[in-house]
Amino acid sequence: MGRTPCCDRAAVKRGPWSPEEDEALRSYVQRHGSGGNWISMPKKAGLKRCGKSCRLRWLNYLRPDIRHGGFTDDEDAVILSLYTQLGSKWSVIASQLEGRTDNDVKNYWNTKLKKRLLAAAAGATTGDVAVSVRSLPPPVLRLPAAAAPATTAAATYASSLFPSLAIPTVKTETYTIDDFLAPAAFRDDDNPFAAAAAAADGSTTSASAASSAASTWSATDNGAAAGGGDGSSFLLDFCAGSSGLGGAAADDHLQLPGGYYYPLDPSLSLV
DNA sequence: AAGAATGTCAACCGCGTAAGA
DNA sequence: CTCTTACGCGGTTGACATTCT
Repeated sequence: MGRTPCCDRAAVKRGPWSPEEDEALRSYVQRHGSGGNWISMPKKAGLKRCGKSCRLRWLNYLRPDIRHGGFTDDEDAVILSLYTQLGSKWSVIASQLEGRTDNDVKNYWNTKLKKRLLAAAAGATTGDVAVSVRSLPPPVLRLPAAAAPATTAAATYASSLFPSLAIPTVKTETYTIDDFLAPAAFRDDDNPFAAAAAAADGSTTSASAASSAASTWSATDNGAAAGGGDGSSFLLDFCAGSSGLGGAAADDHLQLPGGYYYPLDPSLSLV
């Protein structure tokens, strides 16, 4: 029992759009709008296309205010910042960038920005920290001015970073750069930071508090993924890294001017 | 020069959900 | 309230372009 198709696939054309089809769609939408019904629109416009296909073509390509390519540094910064906070909410991210579509932003992230981050991470984890700041994407995190999260203050510190710091929730295999940055743990029901902050009593680390308090963030998942095997190394690695403030780079982060840093955990397996 | 590998991006797929009957 | 329909979204695919060997 599959999902009912939105149109008769045998009767509609698929694949790349021809200039004639583009023109037909453009002129129809400019004259009449979509009519509030993309499903019936193709027929009215004389197109043998699925309504969804028409909608996509208009929104992602034919709209007059669309810009393609040539992402600026400012746009990079917005994308990274919002991705770090929201995850893959491409439509939301695109809405903050004039003339950009969710598809464009998504493609740009997957093909360019993510790779730049990986390259930066690889350079730092191999000790090659001579990577220029200009070549990096905008910083992911900004530390509090007086960050001093050793152990006792770790939980408070971790909660102060929330929601900027991204911690994977349930994982059994290797992490990707997406896991590294995407805030999968933002939902209250599986957010280890919220649990850590609540459980912190000054004698435990945020990681152990989080691990014990967040059922979906088990020691097994955490330890196995972090490679440390102690079940609490992941968050500790992040927190410990901040104690190296002032240095150009630590094992687990790359320090940048202005209090920014990239969290780089060499024990993570970036794939 | 040619084939392989990799990158890019337009388009498709199918799910979640809002709206209306 | 339930069901149907259409929209919007995120993930994925595949064709074409580019780079590498």
